[in-house]
Amino acid sequence: MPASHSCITCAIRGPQCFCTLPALDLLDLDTIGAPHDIAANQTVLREGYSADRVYIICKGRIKISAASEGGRLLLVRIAGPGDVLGLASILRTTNHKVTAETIEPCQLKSIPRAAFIDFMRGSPDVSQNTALAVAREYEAALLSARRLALSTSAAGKLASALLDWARMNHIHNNEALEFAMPLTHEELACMAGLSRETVTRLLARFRVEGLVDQQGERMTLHEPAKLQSLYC
Amino acid sequence: MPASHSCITCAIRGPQCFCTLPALDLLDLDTIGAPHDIAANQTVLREGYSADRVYIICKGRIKISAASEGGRLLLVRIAGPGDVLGLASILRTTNHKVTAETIEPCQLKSIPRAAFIDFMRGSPDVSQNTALAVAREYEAALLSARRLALSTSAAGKLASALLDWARMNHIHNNEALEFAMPLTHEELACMAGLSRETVTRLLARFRVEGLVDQQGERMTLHEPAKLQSLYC
DNA sequence: CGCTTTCTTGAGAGAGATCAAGGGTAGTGG
DNA sequence: CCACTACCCTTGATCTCTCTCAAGAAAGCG
Repeated sequence: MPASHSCITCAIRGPQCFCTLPALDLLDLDTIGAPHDIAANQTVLREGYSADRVYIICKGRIKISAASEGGRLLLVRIAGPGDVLGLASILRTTNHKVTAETIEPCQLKSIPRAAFIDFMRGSPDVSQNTALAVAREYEAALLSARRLALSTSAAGKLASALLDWARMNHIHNNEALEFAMPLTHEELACMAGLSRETVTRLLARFRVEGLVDQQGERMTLHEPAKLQSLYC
Repeated sequence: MPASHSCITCAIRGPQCFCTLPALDLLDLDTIGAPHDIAANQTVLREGYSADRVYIICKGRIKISAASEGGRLLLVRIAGPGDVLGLASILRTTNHKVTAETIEPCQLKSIPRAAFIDFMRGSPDVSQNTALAVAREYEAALLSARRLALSTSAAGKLASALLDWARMNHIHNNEALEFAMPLTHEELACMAGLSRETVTRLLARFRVEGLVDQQGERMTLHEPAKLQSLYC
């Protein structure tokens, strides 16, 4: 059981990480959370279900999506270490508005609602990080909405999805953007509100036009500006 | 100058209101904010500009939107008394991601970033309300994204826009939903990601089918369930 | 080396955008 | 009181883009 993760010795801190906190708060965090190891392709939160706890992601990536009854899917974002799942629902005491599924083996820390609220109210830093974490979720949702509403063409939507992904995961930024693209065409389609086939066709077109290059999981956007301009 | 609004005597408190706070916090709030009266059709925040203050809405409604270079528009929500503008941007220290325009004469209270952060960190209740306010923004953005991505048909998108609006502004709920609909077809189109003409045509169709009834600004949805089912 | 998952490419149809022209209503000012 | 303007709504015709259906290729995995 490697689930004995300690928040105090944890290495994954960063400006985008909820658990970047003063030592005192980390001690508290360590006591109130229950660690979990979860396999890939498991559902952590299910849309529509009541929210009684939050999950802090310690390791692994988790797909955040919303679905319609008709089976249509919207991929909102991929959450990673330092993100908190279920925050907005806990705060508002509503049902979950999204579904969260692990896409690889993950290490989470679950905290019951009441304990989390106490934890938050007990420290200004925790409060601020909580608000920040929700603000990040907000921005991801807004990006999705923008993409879907403001692009007139399918090309624009896909370009926007790729650029947004690049901004969050870029490795090099020497004019061209290079990054890991683990998403399938199906998943990109769900991000951009397109059909799988259209994504395939557009990526082929982008490749021919020299805008995009893909070797395995490594994707390069050679002319971000040109892609941007498709956004219209 | 009726801009001498006091937070302590202010009547518009509610569960959805940022300024529903203990008396002590209200005293603080009263000292740090500068009241403003603003005419209709004025821009309060402009997308892309840097965020140096938040605005609490005391009176009036404000349109929150995002635009593309091509002039295309997405209407995210209509904010009202008790909402806070620019919160997410202040917290993340990014540029504004949305534009806010008054749609009627408004009374606002502006608070510089530093003062607001101090205010927030100084009280658990303010912190919690801040997080809550951002969570509400998140939910609105998510609703927009859902609507745009998950509805296959234009009818579904419009139905979803109407239902979401109804949920936020309903008056009666005796099977049928009745509410004020001050939005023009153009604005509804921006909410649903459709063209103005399509909105006109669909509303006409809904009227013929007995789903929707409109008398001036008063709109009634007679069969919410049927509208819902269009969502697919 | 079969099996599943993912990608590729083609052909056809339909929904909605766009363009266009006209009508209704409210506000303004002579 | 009436012209005039501005804004919004309505309806029609056309055309294009993307979805859908279909059939197969490629690639990863036990």
